[in-house]
Amino acid sequence: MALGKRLGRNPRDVAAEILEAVDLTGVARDVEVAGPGFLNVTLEATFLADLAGETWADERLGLEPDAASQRLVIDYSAPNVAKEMHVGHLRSTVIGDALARIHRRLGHEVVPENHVGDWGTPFGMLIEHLVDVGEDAAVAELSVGDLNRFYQDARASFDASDGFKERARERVVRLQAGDAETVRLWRVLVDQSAAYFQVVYDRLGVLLTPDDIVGESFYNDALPGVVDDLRALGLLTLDDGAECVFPPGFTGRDGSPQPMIVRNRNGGYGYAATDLATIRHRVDDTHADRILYVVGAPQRDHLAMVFAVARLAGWLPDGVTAEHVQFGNVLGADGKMFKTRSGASVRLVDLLDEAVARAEAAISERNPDLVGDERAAVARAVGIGAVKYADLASDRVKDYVFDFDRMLAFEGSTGPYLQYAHARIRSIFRRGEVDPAALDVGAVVVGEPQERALVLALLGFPAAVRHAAETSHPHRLCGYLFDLAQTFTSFYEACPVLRADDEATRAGRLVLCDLTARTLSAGLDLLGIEAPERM
RNA sequence: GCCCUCUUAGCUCAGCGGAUAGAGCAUCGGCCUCCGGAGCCGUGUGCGCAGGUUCGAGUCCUGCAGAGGGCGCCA
Repeated sequence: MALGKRLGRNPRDVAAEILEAVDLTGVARDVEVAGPGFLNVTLEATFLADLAGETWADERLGLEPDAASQRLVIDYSAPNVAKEMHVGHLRSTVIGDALARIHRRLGHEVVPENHVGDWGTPFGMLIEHLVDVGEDAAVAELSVGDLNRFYQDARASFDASDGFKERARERVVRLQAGDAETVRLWRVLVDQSAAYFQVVYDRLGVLLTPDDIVGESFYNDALPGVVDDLRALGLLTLDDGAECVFPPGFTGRDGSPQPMIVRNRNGGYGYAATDLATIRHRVDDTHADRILYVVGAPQRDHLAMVFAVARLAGWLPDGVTAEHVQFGNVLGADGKMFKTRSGASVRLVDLLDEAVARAEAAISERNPDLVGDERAAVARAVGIGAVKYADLASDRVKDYVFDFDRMLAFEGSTGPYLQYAHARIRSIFRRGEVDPAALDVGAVVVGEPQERALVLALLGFPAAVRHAAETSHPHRLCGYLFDLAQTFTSFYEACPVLRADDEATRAGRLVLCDLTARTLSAGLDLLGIEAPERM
């Protein structure tokens, strides 16, 4: 029909001509023109069976790397030094991790960058607080992850004492001047925080490592150059004492041009300057072909302006794309921003602990045979998987409601449902004492409608992954996996496997079972979710 | 005031310009001595409102309403 439009002809006539011209012997049993110009193709059972066999024999499950390998910088997670990781960091971390895995799988070189907040005026206050409580005590506090308390105590001192306030101000100046002792103390905060972040990342099962941290401070030395070069390009305007760029097309209050302040009237550099320096670094030094910013929706205007200015300045050439992979808020049951009852932000580790505890309770009840370390490991996989899947499964642009009961349900589009579907298939092989490796490529037979439906679903894996990658929408992959699991369940209901009527049928169905399990496992892995063998 | 995002079934959500808009949960009704019932099959209800573009609009455009967010020296 798209072709008909391009040719300016009746879609049905075009379809009929195509039907005449193609020879689908061995591929399709039947092709017919339908509706406004669809071609309904009924594939030959043997053709489908062969494809299923080939896919089963393929390590990559039919998913070929993209023709042209790109270098992608993915900017995600970005917690703040000496501040607790909370639900606000969940989405960026989980979505960024999934995108990193997906693009790697497609053969691209992924450079994860964790743009942690390790610079700015709060560090005067934080360092003075560090001095007050003593280095050892501070390290002890930070290393156990009590970042909230550290930050809040510092804040309290700052608010309560003018003397402290003054010390904090002076400390910022010394930090910016590169005073050795101050920088050393700052480094203590950064290192302790990084160690804590890693504990959270490991628990969450994301691939980020300390090596991926490229904090704001990394760009300090590049900031004067950003301003100088903008000035040399004639893009800089002095406005009310601040050095600004006014990119065309951006308006603020009252429809007046919207400034992007790169340097404030006190000579300090804003985060816009840092973001521009970051782009230059990613293009000039990292040689990125594509840059993804996995950052919340509120930053939309800011990032659009940064990209626009970077284009104006020529720092973001035509061949390089910068995309804002925006996402909505995590909401509580009341439909408002997810907070604790007292109104504080929820610590990410607390959230994960509760998910794992709930998962363990559910597993203990349902499968009492699972005990000890294995039960703990499965509970971790299920609890964390539930949280991650819930975050990835709906369109990231929208807000979603955080609900333990729903995300940990074994019914519906949830992590546990998919993990269970996988474990259940694996159990077929244990029960039947069948080694999947010993199966035969040519065994698949497509007879029953449920077998046909399952094979068609299995063959859709590569397209689902590609689609998720192209649009930076992991929820497309979630939807695919859920559909696959449901299709499998219908198949399994209608088609006996271990008790199949004859050996040939049994062998063919076992191949489909194994292929399904591997596809589910691979798909979950691309989402950063484990697929336990039993649960 | 300007700008952005969102609004699909009772609830939570899919839906990529194409056919009669789909899932899950909940409801109701069936099935199966079932290889893990955490199942299968069926059942009813819906695109916020009004225009426009198109052979064709939940999808694109405009306006309106509601919700959330952003808009000069924090990041």
